[in-house]
Amino acid sequence: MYIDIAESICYFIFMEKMKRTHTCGELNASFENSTVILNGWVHKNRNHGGVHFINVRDRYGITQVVIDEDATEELKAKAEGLKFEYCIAITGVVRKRPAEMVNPKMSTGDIEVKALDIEVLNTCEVLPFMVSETESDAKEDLRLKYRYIDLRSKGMQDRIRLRHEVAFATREFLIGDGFYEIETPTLIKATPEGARDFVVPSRIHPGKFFALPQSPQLYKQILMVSGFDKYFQIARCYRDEDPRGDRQLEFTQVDLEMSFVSADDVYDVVERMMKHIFAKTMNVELAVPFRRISYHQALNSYGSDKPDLRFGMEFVDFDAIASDCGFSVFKDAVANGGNVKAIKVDGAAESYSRKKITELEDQAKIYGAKGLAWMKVAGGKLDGGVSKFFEDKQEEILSLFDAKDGDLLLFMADSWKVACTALGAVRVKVAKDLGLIDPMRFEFAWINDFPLFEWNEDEQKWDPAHHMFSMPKPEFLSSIKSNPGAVLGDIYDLVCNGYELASGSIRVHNPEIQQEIFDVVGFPKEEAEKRFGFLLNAFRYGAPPHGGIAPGLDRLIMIMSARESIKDVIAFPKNNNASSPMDESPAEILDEQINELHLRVVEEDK
RNA sequence: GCGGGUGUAGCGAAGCUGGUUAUCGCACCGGCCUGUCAAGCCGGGGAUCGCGGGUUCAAGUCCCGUCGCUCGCGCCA
Repeated sequence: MYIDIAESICYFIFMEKMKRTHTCGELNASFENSTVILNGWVHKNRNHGGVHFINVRDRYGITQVVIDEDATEELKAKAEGLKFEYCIAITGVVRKRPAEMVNPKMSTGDIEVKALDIEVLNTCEVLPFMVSETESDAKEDLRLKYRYIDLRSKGMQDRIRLRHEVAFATREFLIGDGFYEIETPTLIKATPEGARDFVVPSRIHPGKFFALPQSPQLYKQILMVSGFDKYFQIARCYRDEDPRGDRQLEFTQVDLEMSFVSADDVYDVVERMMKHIFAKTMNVELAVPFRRISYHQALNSYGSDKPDLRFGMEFVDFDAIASDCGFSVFKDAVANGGNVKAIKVDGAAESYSRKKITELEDQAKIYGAKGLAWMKVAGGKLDGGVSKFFEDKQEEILSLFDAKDGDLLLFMADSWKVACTALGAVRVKVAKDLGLIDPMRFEFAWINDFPLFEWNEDEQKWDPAHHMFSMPKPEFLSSIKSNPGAVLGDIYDLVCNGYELASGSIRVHNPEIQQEIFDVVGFPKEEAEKRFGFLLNAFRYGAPPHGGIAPGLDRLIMIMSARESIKDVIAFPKNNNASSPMDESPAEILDEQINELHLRVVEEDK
């Protein structure tokens, strides 16, 4: 590249002259009469004719610069020429604002900088959207296309800073607790289970491919075999699945693994780590230990394996009354081995018209429910909806729910799982509708006792519910093959505010148990050897008992900053269509590259 | 793959049952203004109403198709 020497020298001299002495967030009355230089962006520009104000912004804050009436015409003209987001250097003198002009909303509101000189470091074209004081109101796709501008907004700056601080606090805690930070490869062997792999073709090995890791799972287990008994890594993971509000193609996990531990040891480390992170970065004191809820109980009481515990509305079991009632939908559900689950919504009878209840029903139907039954309580009696079927059971029902006038009762009858999950979705929608959720509360819980296997209806076989390397709980070791459906795994999730924040387990380190698990899910020995023989091999050389967990960093920051999209806490996320509007990836590659990688692109028929 | 929502100037929105020249705020351009901090005042430019068909005397508005985005379901061990 051609470099203009003279220009470089000029630039050097210039930067020496205009280099900032202070940031835009640090000046206050104690700097009175200091001559300072600020570097930053034109945030606001207000010309009152005689007097002219410029708000200069950098990542530390905003400082008001004043061009007084007595300024030179040249300086006034320079100020007049400034537009939004010009990058500028200001030389000036700090002065206290007159008492009535102090701005308490600004950290630098006690002072202003009287400009002596203004230098434009770079101009800025007309913006596609304004840099927001808080959060941009532009559509997300546009924000992603011009991410560099969006990232200037206060909200994004705050979250990126929080993310940095959380990552630092995480390292600080884990290293302090004796963990080693160890990197693992990102070009690895594809694994058959789980999510779809992102795949990388090999130039050197025609027809062969690397995969990007869905997580460092196998490598961290091998590190245990190597004796690094406390490992962690802030690891990028890749899964080629459709994105969601809380899911991206690439995401970051605080991956950790320990040897010679039980689940309780893992809980303890993670609880202390979360406590440290929240105290350090948000000044929030988390109550530990976190409560523990079994998978079955979570589903049975909240209709989710990641329940939002910031509000109540626990499910009420309605089977006893339903099994002997005149409402055939309820009666049949129980008779057919299903369940009737219900919730009471305090004082919500008014808020929920038939139309609003239909909205709840629609929500339930997304999760496979066939309908949603309801009753209201009025005048000490059941009213409306399906209440006519329960006239003879009024007292029983009112006392079961401890219901009072104005309460709304919602019922879901179906198979246990559908009744629970569908009513769980309704529970969350009701809480959102009624504003029962405090966004700045953090309700953590451990969900454990997950089943090790789940029955695959389509293929009529057992699938691993988590992954194939999770240990059964000790009491099920002898019945893995005889009664797979009943086996609970030593598997645990950390949930918070309705999100799965982390997932982990105690791992299988014993070849016989591993083989039994492979047998149950019908995974042939040869296939196992081929796919992760390296792990099974490693286990033959004195593998220690071990276990671990992997909190999702993106989701953690999302929860901490009370956002509902993971995109809001990632500097350069992909959009919902799994592409990046800013750099326009993914993109086609050159024919030379395709050839070199021994690939051929097949046009898909429409 | 499926469902909900949405698409109107650079940005955010309004536009009811079809009916003059498509409206408002911010931004942009010109002018005025001595204390603002969402500055204010006057004036101006800027829109093939996502795209393609159709119905109609007449379509931003109704119908069909299609595309983008977004939220969710499936999927994500």
